[in-house]
Amino acid sequence: MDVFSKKNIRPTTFRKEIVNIFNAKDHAITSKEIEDALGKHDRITLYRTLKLFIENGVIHEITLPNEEKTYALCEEECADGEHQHEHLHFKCEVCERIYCIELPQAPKFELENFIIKSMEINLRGVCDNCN
Amino acid sequence: MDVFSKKNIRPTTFRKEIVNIFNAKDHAITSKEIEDALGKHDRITLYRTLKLFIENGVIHEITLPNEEKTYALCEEECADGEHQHEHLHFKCEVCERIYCIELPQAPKFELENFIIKSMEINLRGVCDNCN
DNA sequence: CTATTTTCGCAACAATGTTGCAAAAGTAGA
DNA sequence: TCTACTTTTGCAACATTGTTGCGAAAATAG
Repeated sequence: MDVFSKKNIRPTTFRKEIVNIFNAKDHAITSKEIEDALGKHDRITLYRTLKLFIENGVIHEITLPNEEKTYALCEEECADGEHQHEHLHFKCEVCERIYCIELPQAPKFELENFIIKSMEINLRGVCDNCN
Repeated sequence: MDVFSKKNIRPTTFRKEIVNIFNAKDHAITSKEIEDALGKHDRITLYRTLKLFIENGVIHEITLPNEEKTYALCEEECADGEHQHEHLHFKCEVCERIYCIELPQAPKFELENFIIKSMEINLRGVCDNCN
């Protein structure tokens, strides 16, 4: 069962190409990188596709202060905009790449009288490859 | 000693106004909110001021997926772009505000062969006020 | 108070993202 | 497979957000 049936979206040529581009990388990518990989340019359809993919839990958006937005494939259990990530994002200062790293267990935060529904952890430093 | 001498920038009328706007709020604000509070419009000078404030550790930028960027005052020990936050960011789904919350101690993450230099934690849910 | 440096505000530009709409592609049923 | 219908694509035009250059104004040092 592929990502399209799983996430309940139509497998058009364009969308399959985008998924392939994501699969070819082991780190999060910017929309510019996707455009370059596409060769031909269609920013509009790309934006719409990214939006759809985010809404349907195919990819997630990673935003770090002072960085371009990046996108990465989601875990299988993400669906319909309900992202269930137990992972963190790591930005390497050397190779400048952003990686999604799975955690053995999610850290717990307790805040008196607050209801915590989701969590996002972003780290900066030097990755294992560059260290 | 005020924030300007502390962070080593000139206390112009415009900059003092911006700091006052931040002081009047207990949550992070967007550049649009600042513009509204200013009354008159000068996007350009505002952008330059925000950039300067971030570089000199007066404010920090908060970026959450699918949200407008917001800005909030830094702790005193931040300086020259070296942000030393032991706090987390909390986005309330009800009042839609983003709060900076100090943690008694920063959580530690250990990743084999990675060097972790800084950390950012963003939570979503319902804040104590709205709960 | 004057000379010098920094900041401001305007114009023009650049990058990023959105909307409407007609044509093309994809889908379902006979 | 063919036809009717729905969804997606690609173009144009627009909206928003952020940047750069430069002369005028403000801030600072002597």
